[in-house]
Parts: sequence; C-alpha cells; structure tokens
Amino acid sequence: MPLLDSNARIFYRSLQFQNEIISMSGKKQFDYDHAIDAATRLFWAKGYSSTSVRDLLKVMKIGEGSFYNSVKSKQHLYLLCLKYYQDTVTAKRWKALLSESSVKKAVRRFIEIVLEDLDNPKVPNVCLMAASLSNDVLSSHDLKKYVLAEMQGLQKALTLRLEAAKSAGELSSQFQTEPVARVIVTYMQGFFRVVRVLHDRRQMEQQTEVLLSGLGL
Amino acid sequence: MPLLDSNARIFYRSLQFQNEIISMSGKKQFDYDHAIDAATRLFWAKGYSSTSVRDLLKVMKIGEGSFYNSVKSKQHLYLLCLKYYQDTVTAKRWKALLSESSVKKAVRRFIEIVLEDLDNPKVPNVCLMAASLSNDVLSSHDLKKYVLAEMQGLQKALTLRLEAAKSAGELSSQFQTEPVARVIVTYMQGFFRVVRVLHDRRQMEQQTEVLLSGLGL
DNA sequence: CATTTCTTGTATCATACGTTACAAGATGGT
DNA sequence: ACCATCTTGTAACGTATGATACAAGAAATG
Repeated sequence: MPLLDSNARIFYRSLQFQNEIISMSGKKQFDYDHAIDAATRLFWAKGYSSTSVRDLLKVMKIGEGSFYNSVKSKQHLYLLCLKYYQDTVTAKRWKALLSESSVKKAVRRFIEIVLEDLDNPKVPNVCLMAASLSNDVLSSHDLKKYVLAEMQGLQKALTLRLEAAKSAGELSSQFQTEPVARVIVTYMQGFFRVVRVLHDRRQMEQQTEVLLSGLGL
Repeated sequence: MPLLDSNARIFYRSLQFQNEIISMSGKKQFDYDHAIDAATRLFWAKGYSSTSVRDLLKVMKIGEGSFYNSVKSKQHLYLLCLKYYQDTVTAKRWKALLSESSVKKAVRRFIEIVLEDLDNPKVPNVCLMAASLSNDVLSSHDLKKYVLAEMQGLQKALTLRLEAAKSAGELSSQFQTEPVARVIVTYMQGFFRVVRVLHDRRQMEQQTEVLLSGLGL
C-alpha cells in the first residue's frame, strides 16, 4: 500500500508545482495550496490529537465533502502536512546543515535557524516533527513509520556530513561520526521539548555551545 | 490555591503511610494505594489524553461516584500520579545520581537504571515525566507548572552534584556545571523520546557514552 | 443541450469523552 | 435503634469527535 493514494498524490502534487493545475474531467477545485498550508500551521500550533477535523476544515476553507473526497482522513492529512512541513521548514534547516563550507559552522547555523523560529511570532511551535514523537501520533502505525524514517534520514545525512569533514581533515581521525550524529539528533529532540517550557533563547544557545564544543565541533 | 485540596491530600497521604488508615465519620473506603498505582501505570502506558476516565476507573476498580468524590477530575488524578511516580520510579534514579561516590559513576548509574526499565516488560513506557512534556499535558496550566518545576528540580540537583565534584577536585576548575547539567537534562528528554522508536539499548548506551565523555564526565 | 462525471455543502451518524445527579447503602455517633 | 453523614454504583447528561450519505450543482464532453 503506497503512502499516498492516487487522489492524495494529485492533491499533494499541486503543492509542489503550484503553476501546474491539474484539471480533471469537469469540476471546480478549492485552493489546495492554501488548504494544506493552513492545516499544517494548525497542527503545528495545537498538536495532532488536539486539532479537530472541524477546526481544520475552517482554516482550510473547505467542507467535509471535499475533505473526505480528496484527503480521506485526518491521519492522511497529517501525513501530507508532515511532508509539506519537510519541504518548506525542515528543508531550510537541512540545507544549512549540509551546504556550508565548515561543519562546525554548518551545525551552528542549523541551530541558529531553529532558534530564529523561536522568536518568530508567525511560527506557532518549534518543530512539528519533534512534536510528532508523541503517543497520539506514534500510536498510528503509518505515522510512526514516516516519522521514524525522517528522523533516521536526518541522522544519516548528518553522519555523512561529519564523515566528509573527517576525510577533509577538518575533524580528527578518531572522531566518531555516527554516535556524535545520534547524540545531536537525540539532543535536538529534547531541545524542542525543553525550549517549549523554558522560552529562553540565550540559555539554549549557551548549553548547545557546551554540547557542541564538548563533542569536538 | 494549593496543589492538592484536602480530600485529595488525604487520598495521597494514604499512599505515603500505608498503615495509617484514616477513618472519616462513617464510611468504607476503596483501596487507594492500588487505585493510584494502577492509574499511574495506565497513564504511563498510554499517555494522558489517550487514557479515558472509564479505562482508569476499570483498573482502579472504583466507580465514578467514588472517583469524583475524592479525586475531582482527571487532571487532578494525573497530578497525583505524577507525584506517585516521582516518589517511586524517579526517586530511585535520583538516588543513584546523588549518592554514589564518583559523579562519573553516578551519572552512568543513573542512565543504567533508566535503561534497565527499557528491558523490563513490566514497565510500559520509558518515563512518565518525559511523556508529560507534550501538548495535551502542557496545555493545562497546573500540569505545566508541576512538570516544569520537577524538570528544573532535577537540573538544579544535578548542578549541585557537579558543583560538589568540582570542589572535591574530581572535575577540572573550568568545568561549567550548570550548562552541562542543562545539556544532560535536555538530552535525557530527547533520549526518552528516541528510545521509544529505536528500541536499541546498545546503541543508546554507546551514544550516551560519547556524550558524557565529550562533556568531560 | 443533454449527459456524464465529479465536487461541494448540509445534515446526520454512531461513538466516545469528562462530568454530574441521585437513590440505595454503609458506617459510626448518640 | 435511630439519625446524620458520607460512599458507591447506575444512569444519564451535554458536548465533541471522526466519518458518511446524499441531493444539488458545476464543468467538460459529445
């Protein structure tokens, strides 16, 4: 069974290629792009189980008819939102992590971007992905599978980035790339949780610096 | 407003002094100790919002009458359970952290105890407190206040322990006790999340060792 | 313009939730 | 033995949830 069925695939494709409007046989379509964006923001702000379908419909500006015709279920919508979130928010973070010249700078830039969202009033919560590591989301097999895959994807990408830096001589030859990558990913998960109750950017920056320099970064 | 009202205080007191049975005017009482213990386990296994009052009543072996007479609400019960959890499960971890002769050993013993619960089939989830850093719990002001206080309590205790070790010469004079304590607490939050989806004790041990030695512990 | 095909809003479903009302019963004081 | 007091189980409440049924209607095709 594919992650997205054909209807939802079309639904999501319209997000990726905003100008390519797919007009099926003979009907009108609501504003997909706006709908998914609004849904993502709401999930992001309130969490999965605390967000009701009716609230979602309101911000998406569609009725249950359209919703259950295209998206099929709340769970499915969440999957689409996670993917959308990955393509917009997370992508920026990854880019910073992978493209800078120095790993040390890259990792710090990564953290910086995350912390910038902390001050941004437009961003309701720190990380949708991190919030997905909860009972309500993980109890769905499909969602758990996706979340786990994405987390491991980040860990692997980070490992490769560290490996490259090690080969380039930027890091010592004893540097343990994979465990360090795992530590950072795990730490980030805690980071997103703690920052929600602490709300102190300076303190988070300081402790993160202690962690990174301790790890040899 | 106190954290526990008089009725609930009596309720909880019976947990602490199991032999002191408080007989009010003229009535029977259900098995408080068993009730709270069972409720804690259920919350622990399923999370706050995913656990219904009816499920709780079933394992507590009481009816809604008794429940709303003594505990008042689901939220209140959760508070009692967090406290019970603190006095039983978390207390053991703290003890290991604070009582050992060497800090380095103490911290490792702390992690070890957490990981032992990972293999224990009787323990349903890794940490009730960590699971409480979620939208559903934090959206209640009272619960958030309690959870935050407990987290900061651990952080402070750990800082003091590190400070003592520093004074004793076990740690270098440049050792940054407070940031390191914060890093560990934050990391542990991520730890409890990640371990739930990874289920790999060896890997968690390895990456934790990398973190601790990196921090100079 | 008729027909087909798909969308969309309304109304509704069945269920689950946290909580309350209350009568029946148990208990100790007097 | 009686009364006052508190407990306990049953039944129900009101609301919210995710999902569905279906008629009315829009769009393209022939």
